[in-house]
Amino acid sequence: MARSMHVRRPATLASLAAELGVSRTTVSNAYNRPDQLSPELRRRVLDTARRLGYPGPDPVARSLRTRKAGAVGLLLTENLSYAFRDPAAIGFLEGLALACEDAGTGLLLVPANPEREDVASVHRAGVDGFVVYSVPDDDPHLAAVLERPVPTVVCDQPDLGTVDRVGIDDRGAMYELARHLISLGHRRVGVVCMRLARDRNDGFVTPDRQHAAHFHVQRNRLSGLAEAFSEAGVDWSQVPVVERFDHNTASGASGAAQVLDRDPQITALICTSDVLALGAMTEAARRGLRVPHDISVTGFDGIRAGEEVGLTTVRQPVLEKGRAAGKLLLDTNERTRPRSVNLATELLIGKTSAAPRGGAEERWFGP
Amino acid sequence: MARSMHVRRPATLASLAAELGVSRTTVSNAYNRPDQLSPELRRRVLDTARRLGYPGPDPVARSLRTRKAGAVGLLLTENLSYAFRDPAAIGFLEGLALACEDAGTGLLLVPANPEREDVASVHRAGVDGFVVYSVPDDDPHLAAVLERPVPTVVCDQPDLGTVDRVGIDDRGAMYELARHLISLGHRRVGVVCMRLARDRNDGFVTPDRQHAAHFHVQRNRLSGLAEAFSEAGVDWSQVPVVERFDHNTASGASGAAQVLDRDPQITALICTSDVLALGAMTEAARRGLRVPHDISVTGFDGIRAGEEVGLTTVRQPVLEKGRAAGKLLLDTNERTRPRSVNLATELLIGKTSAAPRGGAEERWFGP
DNA sequence: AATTGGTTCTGAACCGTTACGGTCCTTTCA
DNA sequence: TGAAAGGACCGTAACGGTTCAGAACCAATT
Repeated sequence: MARSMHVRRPATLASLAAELGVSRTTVSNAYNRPDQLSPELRRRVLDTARRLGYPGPDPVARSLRTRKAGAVGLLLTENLSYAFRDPAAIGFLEGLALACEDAGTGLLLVPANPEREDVASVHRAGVDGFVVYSVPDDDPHLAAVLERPVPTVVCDQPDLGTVDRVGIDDRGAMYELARHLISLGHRRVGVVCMRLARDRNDGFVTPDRQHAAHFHVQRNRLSGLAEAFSEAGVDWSQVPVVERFDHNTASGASGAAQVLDRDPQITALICTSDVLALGAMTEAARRGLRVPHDISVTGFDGIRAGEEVGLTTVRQPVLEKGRAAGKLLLDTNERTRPRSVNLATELLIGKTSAAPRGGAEERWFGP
Repeated sequence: MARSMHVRRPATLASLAAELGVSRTTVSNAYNRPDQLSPELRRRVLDTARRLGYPGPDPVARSLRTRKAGAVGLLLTENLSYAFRDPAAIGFLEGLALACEDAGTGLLLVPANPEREDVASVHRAGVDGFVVYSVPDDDPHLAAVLERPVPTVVCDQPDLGTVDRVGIDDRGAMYELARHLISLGHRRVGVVCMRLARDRNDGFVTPDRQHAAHFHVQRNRLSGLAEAFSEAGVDWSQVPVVERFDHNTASGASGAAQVLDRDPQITALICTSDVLALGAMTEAARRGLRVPHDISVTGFDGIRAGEEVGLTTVRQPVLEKGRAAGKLLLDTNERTRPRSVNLATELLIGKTSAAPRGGAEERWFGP
């Protein structure tokens, strides 16, 4: 109130030091190393700071000098808001947030609009590292992240060999689920899966597209299915596989409808996520098909809503996955070569899978 | 490969400029203003950058110079991970993320451990503004945010007069809900509410504590109830109000149990959130009480799970709230005086509220 | 009296970039 | 042919801190 009638420019550490007649170092120490100056001086610094409206050291300037941003970036393939719609993504976020919290680090959600090729948001993100969660292999944002000179953990992605990775054995887990259905006697099945690439392709999927899928997770789940059923003598190229771009129950329902329209004889509907499976069950009910008496339905993820209806599925530890990703990233130990972590999954046999009507034996010889 | 055998220090814009024999400005322009230099030179700059492993301008240095962080900070009262458990919070996050996405801005989740008084995370956050979501009035993190010289929007908080605010009319909405119950004939009711302050107090709430509640939202909802029931001739100080620190269905159930143990005669159980209400319904069922025949149960928020069971509640536009907060913060117009936005709510009369057993008339004269 | 040790404070270098206000050279047009 | 316009590039000065090696001072020890 005394010195300057009008604060033309906001106070800085330097101006505060000048006002006090001490060095900038001392002011800095007042905030960061209280033991480096006398209590009286420190108090004087802080008092003057308050009087001048100095809000404390600027975070960005500090980050520049210390080379630490105090935050990790999260890159998602979807619109930022998608993450808050998908139960599995939410679980992942929660785990990651937990790890960040433990480390006192912020979590920066990087806007990565999949529509646009604009990767500026990745370049502008002031972070100490990145977590990349389930983006297509050819996503330009992923490429941009990999060019940044900060540690990175990819999640639900192929092992790049150059950065840490955490995920599950999608292929193995789905293989196991398929074995379960096969042992029940299912041979004529249909599949509803999530998007396989960046382009929208709501419809049947060719074997080519299955192999070339840009989403690691979906590619491997389909591959696990194909392997198991092929071994069981099923010609996988004849199995109806339907893809949906949007991931919600409505997609699950319409996908199931498309499969059932193509082949009403199928005895099991395999979905690559629980959300899709829940939609599929709605569609089955709409058609008067009883689950599992008339048709079996399976999912993947192990979300709460699925649990409540006794969905047969693969439970994956989504929260742990997020936490593991964060731990890996924030682990300050000397980085040797990139680590790769696979978390355990669990086959959950619920009330939505059973032997096909007519019994397993009856179908044992037919295709 | 030619010039330097070993890259001792990572390339910077300056070193790149030196290598090329051009000014730093030119290199900067190559990235930020392509029109400011010839295409050939720009290509040469970018090629050399690639060769030297220069990853492009450092985001933090850029932020320092431009005075823009490209991110907004979100402060939550709870552990970061809490936000991903509560449906209303998730909706808010989604809306906020949407607004950020539109603006191409990042969203930084600031770790604010409510246990510790450590506000360093607020000081360290490199952001262009803050959104504060439902923290107690006396939260030190909130105070720290308000000291930062950046625009701030508070949400579900009292109007501070100094910063923008968005919220709903909690008191009015709850008053209306109370009127609904009163008109049905309910006079003997119980309440289960969320935490009222930073300290854990799982149990009955004195009128004093109700008035002094540090959570604006809870304080106003209770106040709306008290007003309506007092007007209807009910002595509010005698109404059992139970508080729960944790916000989940288990709390709702145990809270309901505590209320019912105290007064088994109540005809309606009013919960200040849907999550609590769902728990309360579980507890009612456990006791063999049919809803709404034996007891009415109401919530607040309008979450999906409540909708599915036909919960009588107040629907509030959580997503819109988040979006509005983001819009307010990112609105670059000249800031005049702080704005205050109230979003509309809607009383949703579902299947969990009905006239008390014995009819309204019978009770019309008694307390 | 000289040395030692500890505390408190300082000076200067550095972090990597962009804003600002030029200069210089070439082209265009009356 | 000279003036004006425009394109391409540059130099300097911040941006707001942190860090580290000392300097200055004082008390205690040798």
